Amino acid sequence: MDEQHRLITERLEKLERLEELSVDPYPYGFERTHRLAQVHAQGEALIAAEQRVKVAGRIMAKRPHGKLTFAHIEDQDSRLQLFVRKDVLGEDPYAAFKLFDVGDIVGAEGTVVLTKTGELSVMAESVTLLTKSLRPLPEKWHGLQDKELRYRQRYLDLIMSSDVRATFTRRTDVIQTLREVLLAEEFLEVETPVLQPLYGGATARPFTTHHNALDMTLYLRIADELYLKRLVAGGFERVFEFGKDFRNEGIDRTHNPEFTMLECYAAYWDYEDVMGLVQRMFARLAEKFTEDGKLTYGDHVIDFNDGFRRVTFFELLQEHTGVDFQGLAREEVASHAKQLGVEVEDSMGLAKLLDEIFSEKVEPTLIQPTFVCDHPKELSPLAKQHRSHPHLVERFEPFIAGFEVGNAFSELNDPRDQRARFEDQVRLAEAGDDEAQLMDVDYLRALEYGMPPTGGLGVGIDRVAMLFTNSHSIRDVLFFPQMRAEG
RNA sequence: GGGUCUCUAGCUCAUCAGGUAGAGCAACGGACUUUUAAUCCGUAGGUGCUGGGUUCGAGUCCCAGGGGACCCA
Repeated sequence: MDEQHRLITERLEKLERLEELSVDPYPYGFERTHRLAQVHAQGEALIAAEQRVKVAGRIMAKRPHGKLTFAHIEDQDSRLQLFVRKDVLGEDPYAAFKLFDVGDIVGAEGTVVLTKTGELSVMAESVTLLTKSLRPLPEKWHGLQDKELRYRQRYLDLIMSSDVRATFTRRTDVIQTLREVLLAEEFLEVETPVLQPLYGGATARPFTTHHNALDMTLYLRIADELYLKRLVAGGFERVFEFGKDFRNEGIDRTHNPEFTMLECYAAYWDYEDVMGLVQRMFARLAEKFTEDGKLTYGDHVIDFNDGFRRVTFFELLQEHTGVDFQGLAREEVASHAKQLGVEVEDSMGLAKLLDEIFSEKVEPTLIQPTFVCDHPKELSPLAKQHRSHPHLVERFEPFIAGFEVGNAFSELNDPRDQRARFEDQVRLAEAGDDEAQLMDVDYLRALEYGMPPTGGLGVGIDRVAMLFTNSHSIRDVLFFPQMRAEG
């Protein structure tokens, strides 16, 4: 019998002894009067009133001293000491209490007191077992350190670390804040299909699945874009969706195969209007989650007080390489790329080359909030041609701390141009680009009925959550990051 | 895809140079009516990720495989 078995067996034996003492190890509920944080907040008043409280939580520490025991219980957001005395609790209940383990979930009723050392505590008149725990918790001082275990058994990570709980609470607060900004501007929250007969809206490889009854191939969406824009064509003027997207690609500190995206679209807006929205979103986030508009992220201090710097794609390339790439032919760009030490493959088109150079030479430098604007047309098959530069599109990407947190454009709504762009993509696909976008004739049909001029935005929620929780890896803001099958 | 590191008790970590694996916490038994990483006495707990190889002898060296982390592309 292995060690794990022995420790579990011991706890099962205690559970049986408790049942012999008529203690139900898994009762149905507990009427709590105060969360632990409330006890702390109202401490003095509760003591003065000699008020009885009923609190609940998981036993995280137990210090028995013969006829008295100190224990700490922890609930979602706070921790409190229980002061358990045999002469207060009674002989039999104290005997039962001795069988409670660290890890068990209990309720306690009693008055709020200060101990001799001044610690706010509940002087327990009764302690009720609410859930018997069968597995021992990790070491109380170091907690759970093993990252693999933390990701695979997130429940245990959450039990052991209030910081981890706070990170995930913050993630939800970030999402809620963005939702509030959009609702306040009269956007409608909607839902569109995750299972799609054609994938589109981004350059990425999809997950493929099959619907049995319909006997058809379906894809997990890589973006919401084309469906949300159908809704704008349908007359919903401002829509947004928080949704999971799925991309069948590698995993690293900013990529997980499933991730959360916010997309929103506003009729009668162009990309300048969308810039305004992004400014308002981050101003609100900074206001809510920083003291003074300055956010510490790793070694950086991100200053949101002046909003986003606005600069074009080609200006940035020139700034960081000394080369003006505008108007250069593919071969010239390729030779510059080689000189700059950027890996070049024959299959790369002009746009792809520029994108590579940009990723390598420019992106890591974009620490302070920056809008990268006016990308080459070939990189953006769903964005509207720039009103004064035919080779560019009206597009911008907000960058913070060296990574892209979103993507936005004046949406292409000319069905003739959109058809031509899809055809270009199809040619790329035929040439072997497995990320090229697919011709979507139903989407073209929607554009033919007419989609108003529209500004659109996608925001990588996990990355924003990383920023505002100072998390180095996307895995630290996903409850259950993708892992290989357990060895 | 490439490189570096890592996997030892439930957890956190040791084991210098190859010689039958240790500590703390947790657990178990005992003492203890103001502790808070409680203390004190005692006990138990290990396929050393897996599989090969070298060796008289491998947790340790070598090879292959698996999980994980970090960095690079």
